[in-house]
Amino acid sequence: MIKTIRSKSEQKRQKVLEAAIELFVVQGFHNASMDQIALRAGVSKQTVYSHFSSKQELFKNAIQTRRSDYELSDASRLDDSAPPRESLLIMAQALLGLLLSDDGIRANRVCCAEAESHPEVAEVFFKEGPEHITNLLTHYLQRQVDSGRLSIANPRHGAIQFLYMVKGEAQMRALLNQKPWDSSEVSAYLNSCVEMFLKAYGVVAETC
Amino acid sequence: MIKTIRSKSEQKRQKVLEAAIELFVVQGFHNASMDQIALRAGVSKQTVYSHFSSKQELFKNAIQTRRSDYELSDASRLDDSAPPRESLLIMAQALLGLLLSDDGIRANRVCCAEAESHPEVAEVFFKEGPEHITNLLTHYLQRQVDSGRLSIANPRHGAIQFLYMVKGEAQMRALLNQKPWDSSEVSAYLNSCVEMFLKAYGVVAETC
DNA sequence: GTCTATATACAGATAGAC
DNA sequence: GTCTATCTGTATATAGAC
Repeated sequence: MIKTIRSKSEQKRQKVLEAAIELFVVQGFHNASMDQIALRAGVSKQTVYSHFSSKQELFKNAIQTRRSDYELSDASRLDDSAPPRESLLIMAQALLGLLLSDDGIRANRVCCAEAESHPEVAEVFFKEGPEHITNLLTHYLQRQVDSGRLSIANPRHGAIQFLYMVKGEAQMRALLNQKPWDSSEVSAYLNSCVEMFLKAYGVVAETC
Repeated sequence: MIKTIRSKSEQKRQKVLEAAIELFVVQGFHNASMDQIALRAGVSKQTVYSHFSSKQELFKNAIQTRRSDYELSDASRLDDSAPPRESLLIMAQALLGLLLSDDGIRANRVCCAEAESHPEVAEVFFKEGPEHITNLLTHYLQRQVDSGRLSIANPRHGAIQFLYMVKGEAQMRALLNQKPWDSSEVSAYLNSCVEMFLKAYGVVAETC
């Protein structure tokens, strides 16, 4: 009995969170109103306030709930046994796909825009997003160095170089709403990044 | 006589623009109010509206007026005669300094945040900012290729790789209000970028 | 052209019935 | 807990005196 009541309330809380996520991510913090959120969630505004004490609190919870969406769907994409050329290209493509999705771009925008007024939100985004990916790639590169396939003095620097090179202009264009590259240009650029990375960090036997 | 009147009006217009720039850049579009802008400009709100028909119009004019601030102060930093190692490092340091300044970060945030509602603003930012720098570096790299100092199949790709590698994590941290690297780490990372770039694109005689 | 004062709208947040 | 109805502040934008 009590359980049913709690679960019904919990359902509404979830509805509110979902509505808040969509509206905050699409419209930003200031443009999304509590009225809209309540309307979309199918509850009254007071119900929203009974679950979240303020708009700030709701924003924090909503964005942080999204954290799992930032992760690459399959961490095992960085296959240790495949040639680095292959593993790196596959992860670059997956990463770019994630970053250029509508939700990815909008989440990035809103987290940057609110970084000063909501530092906790920006921190979660940074740690679960860029920093997490950097760690994955750093460890992968370290293993490749250990097994003699790559030669990198500072694998963390190498990982950062590769990741931001890959994001590069494509993400900047998307963030600024500019005409995107066509897919053939993206593909050529990504290949060029992998080749360049291996030329610099590959062991001689493999690259020359 | 008429000239005096016009110039006085023009002065106020300038005051309004300056106030708008500061407030929009620091607080974003929605948080900066027309009251604040009028107050800071030392004019009445109606005077603001007599010069700019709406808040949107004022925003557009204000941000676009800032365009000159995005440029590197001295385009000749890319010295053709110096060794690429040196020219590239100097430009990387200058670029990062510009991008990590408070105003640089805030302008970036607000232009991304408003990219959908104010596409003209985002376009100006993109063309005068990232695209302009990319062009400068592309032409520099092309000249170095022509003179046989570098070997790059696609200089534009090379320029993009270098620039976004350099911006990398430092800018992301700043945008998301995270703890910045200390200057020794920045310095080490930039050196690592230049070395890596030359390892991949330098002519053999210079790098091996 | 510039000011003071105001119209109008809508935001976040709350009160009180059920 | 949930709803309808409302309070209160503040935003953009305008009207009218000088």
